[in-house]
Amino acid sequence: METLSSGVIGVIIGGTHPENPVVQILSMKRIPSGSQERWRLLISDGKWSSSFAMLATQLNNKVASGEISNNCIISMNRYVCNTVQENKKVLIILDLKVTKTGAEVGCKLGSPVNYDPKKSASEQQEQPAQQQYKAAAPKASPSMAATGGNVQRNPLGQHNAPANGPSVTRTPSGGSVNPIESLTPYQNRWTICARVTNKASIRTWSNSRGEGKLFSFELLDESGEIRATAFNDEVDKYYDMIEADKVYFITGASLKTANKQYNNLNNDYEMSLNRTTEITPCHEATAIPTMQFNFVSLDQLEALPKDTILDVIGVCKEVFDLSHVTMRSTGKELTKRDLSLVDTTAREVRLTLWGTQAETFDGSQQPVLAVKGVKLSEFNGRSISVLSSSCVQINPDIREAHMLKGWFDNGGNVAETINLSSRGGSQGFGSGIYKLFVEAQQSTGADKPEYFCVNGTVVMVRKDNSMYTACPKEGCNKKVVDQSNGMYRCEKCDQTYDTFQWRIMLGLCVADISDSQWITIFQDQAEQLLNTTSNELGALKETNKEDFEKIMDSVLFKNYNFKLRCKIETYNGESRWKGTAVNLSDVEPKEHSQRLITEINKLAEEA
DNA sequence: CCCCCCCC
Repeated sequence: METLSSGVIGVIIGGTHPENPVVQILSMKRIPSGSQERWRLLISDGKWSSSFAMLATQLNNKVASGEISNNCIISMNRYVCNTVQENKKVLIILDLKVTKTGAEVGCKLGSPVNYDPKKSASEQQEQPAQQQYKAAAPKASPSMAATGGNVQRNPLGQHNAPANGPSVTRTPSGGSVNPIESLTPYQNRWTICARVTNKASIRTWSNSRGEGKLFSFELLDESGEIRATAFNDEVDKYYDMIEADKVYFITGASLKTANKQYNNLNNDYEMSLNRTTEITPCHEATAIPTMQFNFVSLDQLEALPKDTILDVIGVCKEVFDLSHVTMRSTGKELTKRDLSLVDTTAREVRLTLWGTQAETFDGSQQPVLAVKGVKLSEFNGRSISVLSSSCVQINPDIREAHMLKGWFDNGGNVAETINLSSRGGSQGFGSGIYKLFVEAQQSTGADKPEYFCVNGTVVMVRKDNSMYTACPKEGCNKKVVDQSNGMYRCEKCDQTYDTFQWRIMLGLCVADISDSQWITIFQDQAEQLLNTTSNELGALKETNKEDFEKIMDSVLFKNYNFKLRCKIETYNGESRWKGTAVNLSDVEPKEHSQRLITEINKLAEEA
């Protein structure tokens, strides 16, 4: 009992900041906080108890490992007590030492009474016990409390050296530094001291609401992380000043709710710089870490929704060659490189790097890659793609990386893995998620095309207008205008040719067990389907209508695997589902049955 | 106030 700092909870709530107070954790509760795990603790000092304590997320692993458990006794080596709305206090434990494990203690010590901050100190202390800590410090002044201002942590001016080395607790003007974790939109006076962990380049936008430029960066301190964005004037003012890895004092920015769709940082809020923002470099030595990852193990990827932004770590088991792709929307050429990542969950996933990062990547030594902020895609099951806002670290000097490398070098490299990026088992075609049309109709989004496979039967062929005369220039494919003089004009090339080439654009009505759907099939895939060339088919169309139709009808009531690119398109207010076959194959009965069996087993498991 | 991030 005497091991606990009796009465210290009241002292802390009263505004004092005693060093290394010792308390008992009575219980822990995981609270909903975005996607991030966050723990609220019921702590006791033997005299009082309170559930105002939260564990800084970088200590979550101590819960997972069982180091922190009910009844354990901890020394709070670093902590902050902040006032949130309505004078409510929140204690965030930044660093702690377990002095006795829960098992060693085994029970609640003493008979602590819940500390009620609404009652005065004297009301709570019917029988003032021998206090190790006197609640002598003045409370926060009413004006500070009204603005959600922070309690002076050190009224006697005795700096509490944190256990982990130096940490900045004073702003240049002598005020107190607030932890990022404590920032909320309800609070307008704060200063943080944080390291820039990721700085994006300047980007411009133009939409119906206007246009402008922006850049964003990420900030980290010992309590947490937050994203910050500068717009327009603030871009000019701060872009050159803000440097990655440097530490700054920041005050006077506005806070708003983070959109989790685009922000995977461990914070429910993000900040925008504004006219009142002040940023000053911090040159003091600090214990602020350089990067905070919230790793998702690879075996969790299948359960997460598409487009989730997340952090992963894995060993680069295999590297593929550079390749070039053309952007659908702009026709821009892109360089990419795929590689496979593995981790101890015996999963393998494909990661795509882009541009310079793809070109300069060297995977020959099978490095560990820690990637912050990658996008999960559904392609071929699951794969992940690096974004411009992502941060890729190769062989980072962090515990997880050393652990993974150790695992990999001691058998992990030859361990059997489940490849998340080759659904269906085979490489090339056949891999990819199979869906029914009804499922596809539900999952297809308006803006982004989606890829999946269907197994379906051709039930109708649209023979009319299935062929057109196209520009003979390689890669143009634009329809030409017949000049009726043996010449053909391409508007796109602004040229007139004495020849053209036939191209196929065929509408097929495909039915599966759930629905039927008209899809479009172009040139290469159509030639494959019809087992002919477009020029032969075009000639036939002109000379022998009967044979032409025979070829078209030859695919009727045949079963194929189609890989489709689909999206919802809107024409003057009316939306329609649109699918294009980007690939097709005959149905291999064995493979098809195997897939059905797998699906049946899965259904049986769920039932 | 952005929120694009590509390709199979």
